[in-house]
Formats: sequence, structure tokens, C-alpha cells
Amino acid sequence: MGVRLQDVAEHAGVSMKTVSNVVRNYEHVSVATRERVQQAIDELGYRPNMMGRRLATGRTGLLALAFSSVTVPYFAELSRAVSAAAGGLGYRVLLEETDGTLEGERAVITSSESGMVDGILFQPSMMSSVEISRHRGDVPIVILGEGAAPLPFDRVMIDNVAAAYDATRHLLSLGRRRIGFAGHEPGELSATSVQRLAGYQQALEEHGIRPDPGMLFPSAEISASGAVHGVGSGLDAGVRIDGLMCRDDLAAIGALRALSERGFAIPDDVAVTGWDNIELSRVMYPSITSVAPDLDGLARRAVEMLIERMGGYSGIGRHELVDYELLVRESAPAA
Amino acid sequence: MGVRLQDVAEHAGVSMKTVSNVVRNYEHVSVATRERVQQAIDELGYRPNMMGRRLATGRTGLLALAFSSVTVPYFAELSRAVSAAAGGLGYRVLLEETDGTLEGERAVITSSESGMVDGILFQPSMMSSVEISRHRGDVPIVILGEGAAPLPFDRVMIDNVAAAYDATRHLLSLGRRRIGFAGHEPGELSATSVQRLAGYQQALEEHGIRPDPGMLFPSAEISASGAVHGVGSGLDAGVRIDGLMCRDDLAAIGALRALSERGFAIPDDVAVTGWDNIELSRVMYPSITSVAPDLDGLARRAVEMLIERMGGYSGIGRHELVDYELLVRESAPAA
DNA sequence: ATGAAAGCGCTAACAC
DNA sequence: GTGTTAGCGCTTTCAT
Repeated sequence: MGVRLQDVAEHAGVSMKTVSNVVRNYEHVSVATRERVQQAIDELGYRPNMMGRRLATGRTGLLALAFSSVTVPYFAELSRAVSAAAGGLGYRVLLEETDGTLEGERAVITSSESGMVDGILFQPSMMSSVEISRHRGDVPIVILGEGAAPLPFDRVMIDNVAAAYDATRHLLSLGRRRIGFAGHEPGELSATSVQRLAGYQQALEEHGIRPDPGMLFPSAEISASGAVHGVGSGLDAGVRIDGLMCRDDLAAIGALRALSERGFAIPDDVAVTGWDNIELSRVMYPSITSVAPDLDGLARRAVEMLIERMGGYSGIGRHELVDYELLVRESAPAA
Repeated sequence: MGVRLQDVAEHAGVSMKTVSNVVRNYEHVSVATRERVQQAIDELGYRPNMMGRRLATGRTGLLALAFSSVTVPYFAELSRAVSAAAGGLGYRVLLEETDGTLEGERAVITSSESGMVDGILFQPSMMSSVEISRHRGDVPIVILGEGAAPLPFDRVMIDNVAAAYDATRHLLSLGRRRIGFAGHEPGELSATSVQRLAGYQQALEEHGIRPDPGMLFPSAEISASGAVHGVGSGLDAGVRIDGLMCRDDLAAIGALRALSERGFAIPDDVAVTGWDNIELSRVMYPSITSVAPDLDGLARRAVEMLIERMGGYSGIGRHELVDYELLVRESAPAA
């Protein structure tokens, strides 16, 4: 294999300990020794072996970020934010995809116990709080998003009910009254959908509008094409709306297509809002008015809390909210 | 820390070796012993420690997949394909983002030498062939895509010139004659842009059309919004086209916006093609005619070749092509 | 079929 | 300031 610490030590005529000290920038090393060792390192092209170090120290410098799929733009953008936040604190990020299945989520939790990572940032979609909390590993977990979160765990999210309320109010301020909701699950609702629907409903009721179950357009799958069909079949069944709040930007993109295909003008006939502020929401035509979570803030707090846990902090679960903002764009412009 | 092999051995009243044999499904273990050990494993909740194993075996079971950014939909979809292919062969995939910078790419190559992964799938964008080939580590590398690829390395890609030729021919078959190209770099071209432009040019010339440099719409950045500006400013400068071949689907999405904003109907006024067949290309309105690489085939071959290299194969670099297909959709429908 | 013991590459007491 | 040495958890000859 490659060059070992031992080899460098011999080459420089010092002990392994000294080389190790140099490699890890330990301060109490004489300048002369340091130089000599560094030269040996360069000459031999020595690279420390992470596995050996891990075994000796008990830590890997790796955090896992687990979510359903990296092909969901929001998660891809979340990855960048988390990588940046973690990188700034000396950690690298290992992406784990769960496929949004129970088995996938369980596999992530289980494999985390194999010592590959020092901590996990987990955005659950299927696992229940009780099941997550059964995880009694020594690897700390911080929950991302509004999914199940056992009380003892830290969690970071935005206030989904409030943001959904704001988005719906925006649609109401445009004079829209027949406001639908699109993109939620057809059967049992995810926590995400529950909260966003709650904010939507609250805003309508405050305006004296009784939410109409007929104006709910579920998606067979949580994706853009799912929304194309969900919204499309509702429209074909004769449902008429003048506003549409979508569970996420992907659903909004699908809704845009379903509406356009049928000749509805956006925003004139139907004003549409999305959620997540993914990059493409700015490029769509029309661009999409969207709830924009403070992704950097979310990532930063999540990583900070995780590192505190890894450091031994064992206080009660902290549930923190980060900011969000309604970005008003063409699909539902200012009044 | 957690439960060790040692603990299981004591609990079951056998040696570590025997437990190890059971864990790794070694066949020569008596049924009785196996059962007893398995029970001890279950009772204690033992999970093998990957790091210890790695140190002892010299392998991690991890492959790195390196590309510029996971927020590029094509790379996200590539990740899925690679994960699936690798998973089937007993490997997990570690995603490495290079940010499309030289430092980022160098960091990936360098850190690979720290023993974290057994092999690397690398889609270069900046590093030159000579620099890549200077990598004399013991970690095998397989190159993905049409970027720089030193001869001694294996590489998998689709025939970019041929695919670009096909896409342009499709536009020509629609009767379009003023066909532009959008989304390439404004300055020095990437290998990707070079090849796609070559196929585009070839098709035009074969049709007796002299490629017009004025119909080239570079993007300040390789992204959808880059294309919005690139195509937009060309249009505003008075360039008129009836067909547009885009370097990738993101550029096509940007072009769609730039054209629509200015009142051009797609495909009637301008027929547009993309590249990569990302999920959203099917959902756009109009949906995007796109060059669809056989992603699964590409991922499978790449992983297979990498594993062969990891297994010690040291033949000359194999440069393989996988299939592609022009998916005809609304933005440039069949004639 | 199972056990004993020697490492894999590195770190961390503990000496000096 | 630097060297010695004992592990970290696991695999793996080599015996038995």
C-alpha cells in the first residue's frame, strides 16, 4: 500500500509520535524537527490514513445527511447548504438516500451504528417519532424539517403553518377566493402536508371562506409529474379555481403545466404559489412565487446542534425555527 | 462505545474468529455454533465496526462519485443510477462535489488517497488530462463523460458529436434553417461544448448551411438562468432563429423562458432541443425534446470497470460508448 | 470446525 | 520536545 507514518518517521529519523504531532499541527514541536519531518512527508508523498486515525480516535469527521432522494431539488440545495456549514466546522458530509421508504430510513439509522459517521442530520418522511426514538445508538441525530421528531431530539425547521398562512393570505390579497391546494398525498398525509394545509385552511377561514375539499388536488406521487396529473384531472372534472397554493415548487411546476395545457393564464386566471424557492422557480415562465426557507440558517443551526450533541451535550431536545420569506414572483405577483 | 466482536465471543463462549466467521457468512461453521453466535449477536445488538474492518482488510466498500454539484439535475440523476449500480455489486457511494473548480477537483483526487474510498468515478470539468494522469495513487479512477480523460484511464460516455448531429438533423427535418446553439461557455469551451458544437456544425454543413457565429448564444454561467440572459440578449440584439439546440436541458429551460418572454411561440416560431433528459424536461410546458443518455447503462459500465480496476486489472484504458436516444417531445415535435 | 495471536495505521498516555 | 508502548475493532494466517 502507500506510505505509512512509520515510513516517514524512519525517513526523518524521528519517532512516529513526532511525525503524528507534525501532521496534526501539535504546537510543541521544534521548528527544526517540524521542517525535517515536513520534508520527509513531502518527499514520500505521505497521506494520513483516515481509517487508522478513526480507529484510534473514535471519530471520522463525517456527518451523514439523510433524506429521500437527491433528485428532489430542495434536497440537492439543502446538501450544498449543509456541506458548506459542515465544511466550515471541519466536517465533511456523506449523503444518504432513503428513497422515502421505511426500509431506506431504517437502513440509514442502522448503518450509522457501524461507525462510519459521527452524527446524522435526518429528514424523515416515513418513520414515526416512536421508531426514531427507539434508536439508542451512540451516534447523535438532529432532525430536519417538519416530519416526525421525538421530543428528546433536536430539530430545525421553519414554521410551516405560518408560512402556508402567509402564502394563502397573499393569494387572498390578490382578490382570489376560489383557492385550491395541490401536491399533498392522496392517502395518509405527511406531516409536511398536514401543516401546510392547516395554514392554508386557517387563512381561508379567517377570511370567511369555507375550505372546499373539492379544491384539494392530491398527487399520486410527490413530484412534478404527479402534480400534472393531480391538478389536471381535477380541472378536467370541472373544478374551477382562481388561486392555487402548492405544497412545493415541484408541484407548482406541475400545476403550471396542467393549467397552461388547458388554456388557463397564470396569474390572470389562476395565481399560483410554490414552496422551497428552488433555483428553477426563478427561471420558470412565469417565475414562481415561493416560500423561501432560510436554508443557510437552517443548515448552520442543524450542524451546530449536531456538533454540540457529538461533543456530549445531552440536554432536552431543542426544537428551533428558522426564518422564511415569501418571495413574490410572476405566478402570483404583488397586488 | 458499542458492542465489540470480543463481547459477542465471550457472550457466546467462542473465539473472536468464530464470531467473525458468522458475521461474514463464512460457510464452514457448524449450524449449532452459528445459531448460538447469532443469538448472542442479536441479544447484544452487535454491529460490525466498518473502520476496524477497513483497517484489517484494506477496503472500505465505498466508491466516490465526483462531479461539480449535486444541484445540477443531471448529476443528481446520475447519482441515483450510480448508487443503484454500485449497490447491486455490494458498494455504497460517497458523493463528492467539486464546485466545478480546479481546487475542488484536486481536493477530491487528493483526499481519495486517504483511504476513504476504494475507487473513484470522476466527471472532470476543469482538470486537464495531464494533471489527472499525474495522479499516481493506488486508488483507481474511471472517468465519466466527455471531459478530459488521460489515455491510460477507463472512461464511459455517449457519442456527443453523433448525438448533437442527430438533434440538429431533427431540427432540420422540421424545416428549420436558422438554427442556433445555446448554453456553451463564453470563453474557453469545455470538452462537452466543443463536441456538441461539432455535431451541430456538421449537420448544418451537410445541409448546405453555413453555421452563423451570430446564432451562438453563450451563457455566462452554465445554468438555466445563465441561458435566460444569454439567449435573451441575443434576441434583444435582433438575432432571429427558428430552431435552437441547447447544450443541456437547463439551458433549454432558460431558453424557453427567454423566448416566451419575448413572445416567440415554441415550437411554432422556434423549435428547441435539450440534452440529458432530466425529469423536468418532461414536465415543462412545452415539454423538451432531449438527448437521453442511457444513464443506467453508463452507470453500470462505469462501476463494473472501476471494480475490475480495483480488482487489479491493469490493461490499457478502455474508452466505451453507451447508447443515447433523441426523445422527441413538444418543444421540437416530429415533423 | 474452531482457537491463538499477529498485525492493519494511527493516536494518546506516559515516560524521559 | 521527543520517544515508547499499548491499544482502537477487526481479519487472517497458521495451528489444532
